[in-house]
Amino acid sequence: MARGKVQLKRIVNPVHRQVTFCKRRAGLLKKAKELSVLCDADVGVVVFSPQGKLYELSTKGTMQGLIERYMKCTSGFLPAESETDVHKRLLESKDEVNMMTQEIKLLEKGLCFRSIFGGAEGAMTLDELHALEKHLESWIYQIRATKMKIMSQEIQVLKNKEGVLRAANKYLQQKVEEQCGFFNVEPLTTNIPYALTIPNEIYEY
Amino acid sequence: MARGKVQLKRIVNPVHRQVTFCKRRAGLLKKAKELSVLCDADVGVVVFSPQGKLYELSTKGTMQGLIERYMKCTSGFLPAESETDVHKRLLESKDEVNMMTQEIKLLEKGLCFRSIFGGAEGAMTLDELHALEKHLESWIYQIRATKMKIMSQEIQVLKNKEGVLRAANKYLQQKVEEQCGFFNVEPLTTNIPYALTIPNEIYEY
DNA sequence: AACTATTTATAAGA
DNA sequence: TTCTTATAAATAGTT
Repeated sequence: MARGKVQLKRIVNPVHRQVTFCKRRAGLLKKAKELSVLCDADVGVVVFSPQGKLYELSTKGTMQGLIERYMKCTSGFLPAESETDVHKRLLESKDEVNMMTQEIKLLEKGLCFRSIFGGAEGAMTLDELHALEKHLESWIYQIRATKMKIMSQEIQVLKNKEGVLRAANKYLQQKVEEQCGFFNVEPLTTNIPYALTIPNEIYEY
Repeated sequence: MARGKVQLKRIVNPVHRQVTFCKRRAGLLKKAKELSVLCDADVGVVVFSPQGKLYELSTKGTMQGLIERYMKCTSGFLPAESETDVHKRLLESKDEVNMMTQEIKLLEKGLCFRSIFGGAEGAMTLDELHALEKHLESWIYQIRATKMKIMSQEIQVLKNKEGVLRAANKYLQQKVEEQCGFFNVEPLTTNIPYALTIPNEIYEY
């Protein structure tokens, strides 16, 4: 550049090198900014000094945004499990969670909408209606499960009562036969024509 | 620059702008390379043309590596977070996703489709799916109706048996009291603590 | 950090 | 695009 042509190799003198680093770094960032402004380009520059200090410039959005844009353009790499990838996957997971939360919120909202405002579901989109249908199905499913549980309990109670009554019956019959042998009592419970057991699978759903 | 001072604003003439973009882009990358060589710095440059085309330069390792190094330096967007923490949060996110997936799966429990008709519903037309849905709906309805009927019958049977046993019990107790008055028998059935009736609405669906 | 002699980059034209 | 060239800009070496 001036007062001497530059040799394209590492400047040996540390002081010279440091000075040149400052000057040229400033020049590089200036050029980058100019390119961006003049040509409407999106430019990002990162510079690490030999000591590891970072200097950066991103002309439009943030460097983060620029890096993401770069990622999208160069989706041809997927090395092992870099920290970048971990961060990316973390962000993706968060996105997923947010979307699912949205979906569930939507389902719940749609549900309230319908049950409260009755026929107003005409304003809902097809997707919303579909989501609502699914939600409603699970709701009905829960109600049926509860009903089944109650009925099963009722059946159990009745079976228990049957057992108690049978025992009482047997006991009384014994007493009658023992102490009043002349009085012949038919075992009344043998007349019941129904099957007493039902396969348990019926109560599953 | 030459033959005219440059205005630091977007070049309006598209041809001029494109030419300038080419020239200055080359210049910028050259400067970046020089800075890296002369001063032993690690430099990365990315340039997006207005049309979205990407031009890049990373003087030492790959751009990936440079980006990762940048990430480590600018941990400001994930303040003081160790890699372990990141992994932990990633796992937590995954757990959350899994739980939400479970919930949504439950919501979509109407999918007997899969188990019965294999995963092939993707190839089905809308009409076919609609027909299938109707068919399945009536099928489920029939199954539920049958189950409900069976359970109601079971309950009725048990109630009848209860009645019969109560009658037998009462009869036998009378006999015992009449003919063996000295023998005091407790009415065993009064100890049953359960409610004997359940509102019939439960059995509707 | 400022200066300045030169080199380098590049705008305009071809 | 590329080449040319006049000139602006950058900067190496000096102070």
